[in-house]
Amino acid sequence: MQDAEMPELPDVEEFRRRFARHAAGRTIGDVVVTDAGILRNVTADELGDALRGRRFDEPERRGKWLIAWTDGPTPLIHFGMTGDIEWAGNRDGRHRHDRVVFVLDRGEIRYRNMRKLGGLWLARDPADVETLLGELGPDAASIDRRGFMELLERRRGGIKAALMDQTFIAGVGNLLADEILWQARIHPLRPIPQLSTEERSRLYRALQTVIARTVDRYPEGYETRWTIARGRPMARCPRCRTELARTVVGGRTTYFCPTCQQPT
DNA sequence: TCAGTTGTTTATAT
DNA sequence: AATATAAACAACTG
Repeated sequence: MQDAEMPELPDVEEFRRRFARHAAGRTIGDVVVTDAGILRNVTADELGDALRGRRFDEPERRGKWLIAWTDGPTPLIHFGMTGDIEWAGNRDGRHRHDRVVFVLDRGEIRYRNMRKLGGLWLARDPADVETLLGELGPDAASIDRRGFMELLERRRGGIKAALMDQTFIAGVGNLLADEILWQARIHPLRPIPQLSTEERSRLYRALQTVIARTVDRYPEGYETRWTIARGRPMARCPRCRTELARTVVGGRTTYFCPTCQQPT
């Protein structure tokens, strides 16, 4: 599992940029569905009929969702744990996990997804977009300090579970959450009500800097985006050299430094 | 061979 | 009502 994408906010933001660069303003000539199992609320025929001849607009990202606006119906794409957006100038080199290909008047956009978690939905109109996306918290990349503090005020449970809850704040997944909490030196199981003003402040700062850094450094590859190593035996905290601890929070493998991130 | 992995949904429990 | 937990989902790796 060394090279796999694990799409969180920074990944989806990169997909959005790719989509914007190559698809915005382009006309959809055809929609090739090689695996209809990735389509969630639409058939391959309906998708093609709805989009052929339409033009892609500027795409939008909300949390881990990509909204591929067009001048007609709108594809909503979720990447699950292995999704990706690729562009190619022609039809050469398609990958066997390219489940949906949008053939444009110049090049083609490929929605790749090895495991088929996530998927593609088709929203018939803007109101349908809202319905399908459901309840999403404010986007983690653009929430301001005040908004974040207000969120914390009205949440009780553990901090990591909250950060990963997309209805609380949208865009943060397991890896980002671990990195943010390590930066902020806060234990993943700390109940939010007992976080001090100082800790809340560190948390907001870590959220901002980690997201900014992982988005900016996207092309450098997966490993370099994180300060703390995952899955390596005997991995140590870069700050204090303590061996990282591993546990499970919200069903997800969680790494933290038992020295820097104290449970109380 | 099979446990482990990722994000989300759904069901169930507290 | 809100939060927590676990299983299910798909496909692949080690």
